[in-house]
Amino acid sequence: MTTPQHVEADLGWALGKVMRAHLRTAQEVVAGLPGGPRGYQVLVEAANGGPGNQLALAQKLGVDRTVMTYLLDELEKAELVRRQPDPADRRARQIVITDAGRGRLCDLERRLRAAEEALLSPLDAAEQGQLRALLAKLATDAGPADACAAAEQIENC
Amino acid sequence: MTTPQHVEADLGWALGKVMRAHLRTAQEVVAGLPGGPRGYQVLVEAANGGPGNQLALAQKLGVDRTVMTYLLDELEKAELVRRQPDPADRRARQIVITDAGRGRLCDLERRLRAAEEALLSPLDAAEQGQLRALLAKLATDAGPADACAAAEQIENC
DNA sequence: GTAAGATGTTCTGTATAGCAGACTATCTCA
DNA sequence: TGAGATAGTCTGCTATACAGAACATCTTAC
Repeated sequence: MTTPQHVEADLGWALGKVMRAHLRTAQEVVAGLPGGPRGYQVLVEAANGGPGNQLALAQKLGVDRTVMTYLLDELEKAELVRRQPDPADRRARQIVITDAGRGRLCDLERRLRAAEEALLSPLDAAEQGQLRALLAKLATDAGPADACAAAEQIENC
Repeated sequence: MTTPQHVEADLGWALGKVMRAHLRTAQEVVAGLPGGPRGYQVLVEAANGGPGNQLALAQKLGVDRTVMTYLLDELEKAELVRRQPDPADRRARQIVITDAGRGRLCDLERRLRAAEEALLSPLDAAEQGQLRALLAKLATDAGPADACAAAEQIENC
């Protein structure tokens, strides 16, 4: 069955393109923020209590734990977050947002929301909501399910 | 308006996580293919005539033109595609898929489809279709619209 | 209480990927 | 014919991720 699929129908291609567009947008919006878009996500997490320690935070955000170290170094140097010793586990550091960080985050959230709206403008309001909901559902539910097992038992052409 | 947004509601976060999951899956599925998932996309494009030359191909796939050079080097060495001089413009090369490339592509398409289905399994069939359609629409329509202009005229908190 | 192993964080070095810029060949237009 | 633009390639730099070691601390078994 030679189905001449166009790349436009490829999930990986669409995902990649949307991702790149969003990343570019986000980078411009949060320009100047240490760590760029990922620094922003750290702020979001810190503002909500987030996962207790750096490792959990790194895993949640999909960055290496060694990267989280200097990412937090920069954010701390900019006085947007503080590393606080966890009283229950002196190995761990709690990441708490500072007042300055909270103010910065509030501003960035607005700008980002506006920029995202423009980015999603090819879709109408209902579709935008759908897309956000579907991605959120997929992102939260998608455990480490190995989607490859399924591909293993496909015989060759 | 301090809206304590969870990162779960962040489009960038969801997009990144889904993207990473898909990328990991795709990398395993196309393991051994020169260029990985991007080599796959080159094959898809080559199989459909695609954009005439390397530069257009690179732009469509979101890779740098210098990267496309060695990406094609590898694919050509594996005899999956051929660089053909464009008779109309001797600077340009047309990328054509070989029979081996077509066979490989057919196999990979099947595996990838199965793996993607598993990846999207948190969504029901209708939702999967929606997501694919929305992403495709966004990816094809989203021109170089600068979504940042919108964010510029937001006053601070 | 102590020893052994696990865990959180940081540091170091290495491999890789991307990008900017130069360069050649060719095309286009005046 | 000449000037500038474009396609492809090559070179070198920088950023980034990742593996592994090191150190402090926790947890569990004895």
